[in-house]
Amino acid sequence: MTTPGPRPARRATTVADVARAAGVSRQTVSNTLNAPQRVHPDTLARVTAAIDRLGYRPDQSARSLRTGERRTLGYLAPVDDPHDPNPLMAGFLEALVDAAGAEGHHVLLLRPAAGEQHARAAIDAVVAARQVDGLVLADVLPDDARAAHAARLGIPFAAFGRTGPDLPPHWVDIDNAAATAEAARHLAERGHRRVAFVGAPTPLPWLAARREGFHREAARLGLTLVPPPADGDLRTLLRTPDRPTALAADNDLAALDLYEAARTEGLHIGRDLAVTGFHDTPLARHLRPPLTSLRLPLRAIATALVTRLLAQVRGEPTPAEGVELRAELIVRPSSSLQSPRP
Amino acid sequence: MTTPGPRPARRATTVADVARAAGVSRQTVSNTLNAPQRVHPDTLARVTAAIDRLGYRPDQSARSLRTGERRTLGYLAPVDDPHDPNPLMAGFLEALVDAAGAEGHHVLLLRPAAGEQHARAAIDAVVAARQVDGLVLADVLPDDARAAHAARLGIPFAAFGRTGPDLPPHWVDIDNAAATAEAARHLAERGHRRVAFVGAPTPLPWLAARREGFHREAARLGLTLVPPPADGDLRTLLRTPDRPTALAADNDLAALDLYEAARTEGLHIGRDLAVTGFHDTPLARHLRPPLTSLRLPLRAIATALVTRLLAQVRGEPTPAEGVELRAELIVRPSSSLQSPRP
DNA sequence: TTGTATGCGTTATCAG
DNA sequence: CTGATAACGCATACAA
Repeated sequence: MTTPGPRPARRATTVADVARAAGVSRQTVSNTLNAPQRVHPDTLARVTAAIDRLGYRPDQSARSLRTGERRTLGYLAPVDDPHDPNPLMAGFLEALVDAAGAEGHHVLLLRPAAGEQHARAAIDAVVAARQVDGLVLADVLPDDARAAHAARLGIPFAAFGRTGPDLPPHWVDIDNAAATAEAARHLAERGHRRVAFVGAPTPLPWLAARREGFHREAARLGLTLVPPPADGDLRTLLRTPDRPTALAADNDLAALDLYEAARTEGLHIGRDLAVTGFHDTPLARHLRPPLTSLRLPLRAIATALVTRLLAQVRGEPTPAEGVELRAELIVRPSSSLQSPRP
Repeated sequence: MTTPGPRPARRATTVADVARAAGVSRQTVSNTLNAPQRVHPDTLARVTAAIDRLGYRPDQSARSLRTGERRTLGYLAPVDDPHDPNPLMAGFLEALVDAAGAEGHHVLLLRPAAGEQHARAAIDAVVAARQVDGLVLADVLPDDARAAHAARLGIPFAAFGRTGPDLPPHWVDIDNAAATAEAARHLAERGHRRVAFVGAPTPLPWLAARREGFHREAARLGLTLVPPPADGDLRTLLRTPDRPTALAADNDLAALDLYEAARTEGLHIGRDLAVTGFHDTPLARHLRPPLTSLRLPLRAIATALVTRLLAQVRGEPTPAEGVELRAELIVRPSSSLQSPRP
């Protein structure tokens, strides 16, 4: 260990420094930044030059203390194992940071321990310490405890995931049902008549919506829906004489499971069997054949969330309803051939 | 659109409120939080009770303004396409938030546009606005422009990725070479004599280190290193009579490419061919056979980064050298059988 | 041990 | 259009 000593506490430049440099009062500097129309053009130019020259930026703490504006949004991450993260997490966060940045806001990451009481405590803490102007919640359920708590506290929030009727409709979601319905139409157009939907049987609403959207559209199109095997083994599903010729998975990893099962059964994806995934992860491009998948409009979702959140922060009118955004079907060879003749 | 009107600006509770409720002065409340040993136990209990009852937390902006401590660390995310994120991003970020939280710090996400000047501008902005106590940099190169800029500014930073001799050694990294060396030993122990390393030919130092670590250890063990095919096609590599019986990939997706190539050539992974990956993504568990992979110590890395960063923030001695942490080989069936007799 | 006064840097109010 | 003054909430030096 060596000790470089405490770093030099370089005193930051303040309004006073700029004012002195520009030969004006502190207030004029402040006006230059916050109400430029009130400052004489000549003065404005002089002050702006001094600001640039000194590299001045208002101290956000001081500004926050004065105005109450934090210019920071809190993101309440879902609780994940770092080694098995939510497949959306990284991409969505990047889109969120960009969207917030476009509105002059930063994103503060919050990650409470699992359990509703920890989530509530984390919200209480960050709100009481006045560190954020509002919260973005991910993986929101209809009766989400975090959303309910934020609503109770009166702190602005925006939810990625549909909330129920007991909560304000500050939500944005993927139209999961429409997404898988599109997959069903796509498969039908390729001539498939016997189809199946595979994925977790969990009650998570977004997964349920994907299943339901597929089932409903398949029924509407007159397709035959092959039920999943009782034992949950995909190979069983592919082994029956009445096996489906096309399958939609509720995420890309489930599609990978299908690839593996198909190989075990000697079936070739893209020739004997069509498959679609969900999320359009990098995996989709690496599979052979490359996997048709549903790409989520992450940027649009992030923008919509930030827009709704900042409307609340600014006391502007907010939409009376949540909004669902469409996923985009990225067609690749796993589903692009015509169905085999039965 | 409906308008709920501006939200009620619930005046937050302050020290004064607590002091009044507890019948003490503001100073005593402050002492209760910042120097409890100076407060009479009885008074302490009374004040603490009032704090809990009122749900009081110090306003972080006010505290920061006074003390200079932001209790926030900035994370400079690598520039990724949201639809093709760094495979570590999500997991590492979660670990980082946990590690920072354990030290009472939050994490602020920064994501400048691509290009060194944007990265510098983002650092300048967040430093000038005094929003963070220090920076965590990810995907750091030896001559990293962000690290150089942080060093120049005198703002504390910690780098995930080794920095070169011109920069302070505030870095933590995976021991990439040791990781792939372990993979080589593992394959040798399983009886493999002809091996190969596959992955991107990019000059990214962490990828180069993985390749080099594997090559060196394989040579030390007397294994025969099969060079990658000139055309870059993995199938060519597997088609030669002298094909390797074991392959190490520099990431899990590259391992997937190997699975696909092996199938095309009629080779069975786990029987004809052993394969190892890198990162231990969820993909590794879904492949058939499940993929042996190198799991990164994300929590330890995050903790080490936070420790080094906060040491600088607090002006404490910092380690004179960077540190490399070991990855863990997770053995799965893709590599667990003995080599076939040649 | 507890209370009083001051200033951190900013913006808003109000006079000039 | 510009300049002086106050206040945001907190922590600290100092006095009691």
